[in-house]
Amino acid sequence: MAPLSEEQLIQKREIRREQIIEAAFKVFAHRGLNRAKMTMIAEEAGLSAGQLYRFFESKEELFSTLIHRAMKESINGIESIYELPGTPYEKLKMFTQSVFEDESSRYPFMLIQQAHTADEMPHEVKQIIKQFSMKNYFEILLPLFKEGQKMKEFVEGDLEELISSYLIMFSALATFNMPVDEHFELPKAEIFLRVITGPKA
Amino acid sequence: MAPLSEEQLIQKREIRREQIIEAAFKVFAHRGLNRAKMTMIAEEAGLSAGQLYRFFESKEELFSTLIHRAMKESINGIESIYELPGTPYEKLKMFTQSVFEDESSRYPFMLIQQAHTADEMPHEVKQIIKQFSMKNYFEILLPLFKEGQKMKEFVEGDLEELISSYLIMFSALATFNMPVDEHFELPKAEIFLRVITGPKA
Amino acid sequence: MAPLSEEQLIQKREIRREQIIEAAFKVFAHRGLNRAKMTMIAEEAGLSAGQLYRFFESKEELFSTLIHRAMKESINGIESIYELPGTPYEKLKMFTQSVFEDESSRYPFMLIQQAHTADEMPHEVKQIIKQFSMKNYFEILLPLFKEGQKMKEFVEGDLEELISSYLIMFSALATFNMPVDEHFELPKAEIFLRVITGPKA
Amino acid sequence: MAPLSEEQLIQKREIRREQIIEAAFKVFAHRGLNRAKMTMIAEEAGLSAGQLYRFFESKEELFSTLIHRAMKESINGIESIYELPGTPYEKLKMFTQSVFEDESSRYPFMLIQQAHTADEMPHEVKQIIKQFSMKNYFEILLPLFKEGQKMKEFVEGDLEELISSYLIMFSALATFNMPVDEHFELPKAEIFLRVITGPKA
DNA sequence: AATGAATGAGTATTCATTCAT
DNA sequence: GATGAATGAATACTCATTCAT
Repeated sequence: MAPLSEEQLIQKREIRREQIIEAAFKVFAHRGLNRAKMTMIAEEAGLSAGQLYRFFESKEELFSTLIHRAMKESINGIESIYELPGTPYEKLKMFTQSVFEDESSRYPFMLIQQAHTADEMPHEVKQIIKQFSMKNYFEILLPLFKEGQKMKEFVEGDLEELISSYLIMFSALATFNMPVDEHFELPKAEIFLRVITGPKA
Repeated sequence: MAPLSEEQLIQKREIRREQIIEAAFKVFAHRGLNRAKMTMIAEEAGLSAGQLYRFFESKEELFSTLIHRAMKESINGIESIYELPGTPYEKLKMFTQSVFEDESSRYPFMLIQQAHTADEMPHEVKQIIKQFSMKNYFEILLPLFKEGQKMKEFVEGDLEELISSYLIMFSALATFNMPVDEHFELPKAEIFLRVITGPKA
Repeated sequence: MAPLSEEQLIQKREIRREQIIEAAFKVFAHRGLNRAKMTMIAEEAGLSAGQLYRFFESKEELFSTLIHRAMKESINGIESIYELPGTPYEKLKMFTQSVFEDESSRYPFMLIQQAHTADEMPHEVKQIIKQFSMKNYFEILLPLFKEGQKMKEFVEGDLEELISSYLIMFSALATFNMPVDEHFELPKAEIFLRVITGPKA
Repeated sequence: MAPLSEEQLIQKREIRREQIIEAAFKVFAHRGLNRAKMTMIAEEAGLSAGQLYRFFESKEELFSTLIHRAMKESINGIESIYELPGTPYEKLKMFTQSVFEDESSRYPFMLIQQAHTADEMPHEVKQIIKQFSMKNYFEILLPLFKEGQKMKEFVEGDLEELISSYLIMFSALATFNMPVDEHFELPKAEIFLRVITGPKA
């Protein structure tokens, strides 16, 4: 008989799987589908490459799984902005700051960016990515920005353009693959958000 | 064939070389060292892959050459800001705008960014890249930003942080590998520059 | 300029391709999709494994191509029976004999058999094979066997069963992967064909 | 647990071993040494792959064991023909028929056939297989066929050739790995045996 | 000079086998 | 004794690079 109960085994396996996903997130986020090697992911997860295949059928399936998760997480992350306390500006600042300060919270955005850029994507991923796009984020932020404008916290003017600008800049910064260099640090959220608050902030 | 003078031959060769460099710039900028294939560069330059080796010893040497050039060009590009007419803000805006609007002017920045993340870089390149970093840009922009602050065009406060913030955000945007999507467009320079002009602009 | 005219190149390439196909036919026929190694095929064709990929996208595509060809050739081979001289029995004997005597003429049948047996077939091959089956051969031989019975050359009785029996036995023998052993030789066609001619032959 | 006597333990182990052999017989017969996976055999036998190694040192040893057994069984099977009732023809028919009708009785022949074509066979097995060949069957059948000819049940002529033809055709049919297709069925023994009975049957 | 052909080193993947639990 | 986990060797495939023509 197996020394561990079935439940224990399943749980252990689930933990393993999560370790792999986390490791893969990091490696894929930084290197993309191509330059990420299965051995790198395995090493990062603390096991051998062969083991990865007990959890995922292929590198592509692993990547695909991560993309799905990245989309969910990025959406959830942005949606969670409404649960933060304070005014729209305070919410946006806190959200932005938290992403800028914690690399792992940027992985989902980095991964999606990698998927957009690469050409040799699994067909499935191509499909998902296509439908996805930045529109989703846009919709989510719309109410927040409206409120922000109404409260005069945000600069007046074309609302769509404002959100788009924020999103592009946020994306560019969140996915910026910085060299490990003391001089490279994401800007403070307050500074970045002048884009939104404009002359009044 | 009509015999060409030696000079003509050299010139012809030089033109060829430039074609290759231009093609390689584009391909490397978009795909990075790894994902760029020699055949892609050759095709873009309108010749066979074998020919590339008459001009460059290896893919790495080619990349290396481009990096050197990219550094020069990016420096020159930023330095040229002082030749632009108008106030510091107007200069900065014009410069920023021109880069945001013309993809090929972003290649040098993209390439340097690619070099940061690539792995099997010739040791030499690694060194250069390391020393280079963003500091150079910083030095160049220092006088402009000082003047901008003095004239109250730029926001007050920590000058270093301001320049760094501008540079990071500029870099992130200039090297952002955008999906071909109607909703993805770099922001207008005016909007982006609110970061610099702050509450007063 | 290339030293060979384009036409010459194309022709040369075509010859190469045929060499590969021939080599692959042999190796796949004997070993099946799995046990056939690309290096074996390459060696048999007199080139390196890498070269195979300039002609075929993958092992599977190569196999697929061969299956298509095998089906055509096996059909054509059987249809050609009507062009042989003599009575139905003489035709059938000559055909059977020629297949039994020349290994390479059995490759198409062996290949199709391999495709039937294997499980890990490219999806496309599965489809083709499914529709194919032995029915095709059956239809082709029907007139010959009818005539053979009418002429009293062939044994009387259930015509369908007679053809099926011939086909199964023919297939089994044609695809029999014999050890290289002096004692293993396909039977003489006359002997085998007693199945068809029965008590009267 | 109730303590089992040593004898009981040995017996239990023996049963296990037989289960494995039976399972391996089936899997190897259909898929051959290479395409048969240890996990498949384990699953068919209802245990884990690791367990197989408590009974057999390696896949090759397992295969080797089966080959030995297959040889014995095939010999025994053919020898048993003399215990069947009736004339030589009746004996041969009954034997042939029983093999054609019961797949598992064909496993030994299939396995030997697989061994012929497999490559990385333990050297030992290669030797055995080589010496074995079809000659053994030949010797066994010799008296039967002699008697058959004497009784005019079998066709006249070269006795060796007649036996060889029977054996090759029998082997080819017995080892024919048929697709699961309604149109594929081994022929009736009577039809097949016309090869032996010839014009007189 | 210029091209297509050829090679070999590197990576994804599978699976027999070993081993910790 | 028995299982799931772990490893490493083998093989398909890609692509920088070299070279014959």
